[in-house]
Amino acid sequence: MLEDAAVELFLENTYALTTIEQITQRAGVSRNTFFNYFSAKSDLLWVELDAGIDRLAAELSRVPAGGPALSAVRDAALRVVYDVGVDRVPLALTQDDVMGTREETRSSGLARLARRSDVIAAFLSRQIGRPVDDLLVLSAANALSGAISAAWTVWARDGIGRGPLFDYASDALAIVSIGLDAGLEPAAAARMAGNDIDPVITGESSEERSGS
Amino acid sequence: MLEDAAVELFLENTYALTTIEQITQRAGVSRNTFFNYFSAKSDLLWVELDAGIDRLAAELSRVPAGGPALSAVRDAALRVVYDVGVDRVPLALTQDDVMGTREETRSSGLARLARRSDVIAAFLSRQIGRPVDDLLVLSAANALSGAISAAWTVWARDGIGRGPLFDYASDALAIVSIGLDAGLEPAAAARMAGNDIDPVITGESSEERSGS
DNA sequence: GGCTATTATTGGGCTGAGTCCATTATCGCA
DNA sequence: TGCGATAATGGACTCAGCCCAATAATAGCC
Repeated sequence: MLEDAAVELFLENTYALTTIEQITQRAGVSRNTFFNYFSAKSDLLWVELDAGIDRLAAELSRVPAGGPALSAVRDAALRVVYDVGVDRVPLALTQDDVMGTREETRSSGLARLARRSDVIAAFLSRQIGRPVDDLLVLSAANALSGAISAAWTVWARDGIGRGPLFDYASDALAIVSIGLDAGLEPAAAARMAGNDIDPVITGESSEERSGS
Repeated sequence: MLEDAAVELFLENTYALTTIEQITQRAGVSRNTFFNYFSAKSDLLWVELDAGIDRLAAELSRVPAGGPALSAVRDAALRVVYDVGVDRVPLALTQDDVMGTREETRSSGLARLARRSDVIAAFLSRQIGRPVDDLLVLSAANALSGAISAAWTVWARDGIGRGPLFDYASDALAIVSIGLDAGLEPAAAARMAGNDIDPVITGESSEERSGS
């Protein structure tokens, strides 16, 4: 309905030159109704990605507590991206190089990186028994979400004839995962063991700081 | 001038409830003049951080080409954050928990993460001789920039009596750096050697894809 | 089917960030 | 002092987003 109207108009006029009034008129509803379905105009650009992030959250919520955190994130993220691009390429990717639109596409895309990072951070927090705003949790979550964003970026750049997003995401996650294992698995193991031994690098100084 | 007026007004009224008209009136200039100095209202929140990113870019531009990329990024970033908080805590951090402001603080903060990531990606690209939108370059840049953002987040959360940002950033960068060494240093070594041997994990599949 | 309560949509108005352009003021230089 | 360049200003405008009262549609019950 609204999304279909938006697809047509963005392709005809670009995102920037399409008003919410035009979209709702084509969809046959009132302009005010738009905001019953979307928080902002830019939400239209990321419908599939938002659904993907929701699905990632759902997948991660089904992971048993205390298991290997990193591989669970990786596996869930890859399951989610496996289906992307099959039905419809996210609208944002069709607008990235269109004049006047890049800034808002990027800005709203970043909001998705942040959202995905929140989902991952919440999961890591649960798995390794640390607060959600712990430095290890946040650094790892940002790195993983940033890797997925990098995969999207390169996938979009490769254009028609590119391979599946899955391959890009798999590679990107591999790049950041090697070292994160060193931080996260000892933390998870400490959780499983039920004691408070800190992992090698980071836990020590942040624990000392927070303790005083 | 404008910044001082903004500092006062944000603390009096919160960011969200302060208009650009109020800021420019207090500063004794026209509202339109505001946009000669700032692209957007939210730029006021990040003056110090933006200066820091500019300084990071300048520091990285002075690194000789072809050296160890990752430690250069780490060293430069840590030099930059060393001075943060000494003069004035970024305004954004005083507004983070203020009602109605969190969303925009976060959103404009993300734009800074992206900018920092761009600076790092450009540097890594130069050091290892890969395109700026290469998957390894982007993943690493996002991870490093995400770590610095995580450090900011946790530093802000720790509130008064916290340690220097330097320590947080140092820890965060350490978390993500371990594995990135595995990807970046072989790529830099390949550059130095003047051949096109791919690094172990990622280069192979992305080179094959791009080549065809 | 009729009635009532609830929910959804609409219309109208508004704010304020951001844009644009012509006019005015200021600055720098000879 | 005069001229050209630059900066600031005033005025108008767009449009996303917000708010609220009025209207329309829907759901449930008898």
